Amino acid sequence: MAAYWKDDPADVSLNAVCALAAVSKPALYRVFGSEDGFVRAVLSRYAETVLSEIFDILARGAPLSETLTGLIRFASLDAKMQTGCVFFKMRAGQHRLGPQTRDTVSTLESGAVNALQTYFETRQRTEDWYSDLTADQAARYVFAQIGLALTQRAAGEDSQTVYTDLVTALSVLRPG
Amino acid sequence: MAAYWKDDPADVSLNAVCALAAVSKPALYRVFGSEDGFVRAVLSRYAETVLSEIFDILARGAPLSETLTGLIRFASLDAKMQTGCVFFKMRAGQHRLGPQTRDTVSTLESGAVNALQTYFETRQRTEDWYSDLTADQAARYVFAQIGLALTQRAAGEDSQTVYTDLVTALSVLRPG
DNA sequence: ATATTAAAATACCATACGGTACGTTAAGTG
DNA sequence: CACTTAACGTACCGTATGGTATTTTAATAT
Repeated sequence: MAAYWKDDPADVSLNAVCALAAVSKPALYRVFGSEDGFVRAVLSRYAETVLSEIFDILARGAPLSETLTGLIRFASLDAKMQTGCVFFKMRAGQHRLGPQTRDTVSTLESGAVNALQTYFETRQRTEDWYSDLTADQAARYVFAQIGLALTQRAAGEDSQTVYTDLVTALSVLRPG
Repeated sequence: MAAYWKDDPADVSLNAVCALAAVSKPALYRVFGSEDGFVRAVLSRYAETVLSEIFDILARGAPLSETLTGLIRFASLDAKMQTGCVFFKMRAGQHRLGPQTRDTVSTLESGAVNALQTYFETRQRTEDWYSDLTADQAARYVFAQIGLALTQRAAGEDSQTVYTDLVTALSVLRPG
């Protein structure tokens, strides 16, 4: 997971993984069956460990502005996201993934977008809503912008630049 | 260029290129010297052919709103950008490129951002400016959003969805 | 202590890549 | 027509990948 997180997953070979983990290749195959199975397992673990933080932020049910700030800080400022996000890295190179991993990517994506949409629908009901976007549109938009921010960080862009960009992009959802 | 445009450049081998072009591999090496030289040549030609359109739109010196609409339509609706953009595809996988190509990518990027910045500075002087972003910030922001749109199209996302996303993102630069 | 079985790593396979040595064809020259 | 020279493509090289057959190690049972 560390290797996939730091570098592009497409550039991390199983040989390198085995060397890093001090594990023989047949051992890895005994446990995970194939590269696809292994990558899927890495992504699942990453989702539980890291991506869950996004769901946590949404589940708090805080006001819109506060929640947006939380998401912005997570994607652009959080030190652990300095080298980007395994999920978005894999999503960006989906065609290179095996079917199991692609499936997991797609499930995680729906999950995230749905969580955003549900949160925004609640905000609309509470009249804590300031744009004329639908909850569905806003969810996809925020998802894309978070992905962009994390991709920029993976590319080594300055954290503050990514922050101001993301603040700008999500300001369309804010009052006034 | 067609192959790099349709697929991810990293997934197009020189063997495939030679087969497609009905050219022997030594012939390609006699002309371009290395894969890096070849990819750089492809990118240069692409920039002249396609990316020049962005510079054209800016060079017209049209009002801000009209220019933004032009950029949005180009990135999200133009049929020839249906499979994304060679430049942004290569930029996304910079670490896989040779030094010559990386250099060209970086030059093209500065060129595009500078063109945007210069255009925005002119708009500010004409008092055709409605956000509190600096011309520099706006240039980098618009560049990133166009890149996002073209990446989304390359990933097969629906043209209309990309369009509304980009309209939303660039609405921060518009009046009202 | 020895025979049997289960587990784990070494050493290997086929494939595809970027890149090139070398034999072959074709063009120019007397 | 013969001879030289330049271009060109076949066939190959070294390397790295995902994946496995085979051998070696370790543990268990007699």
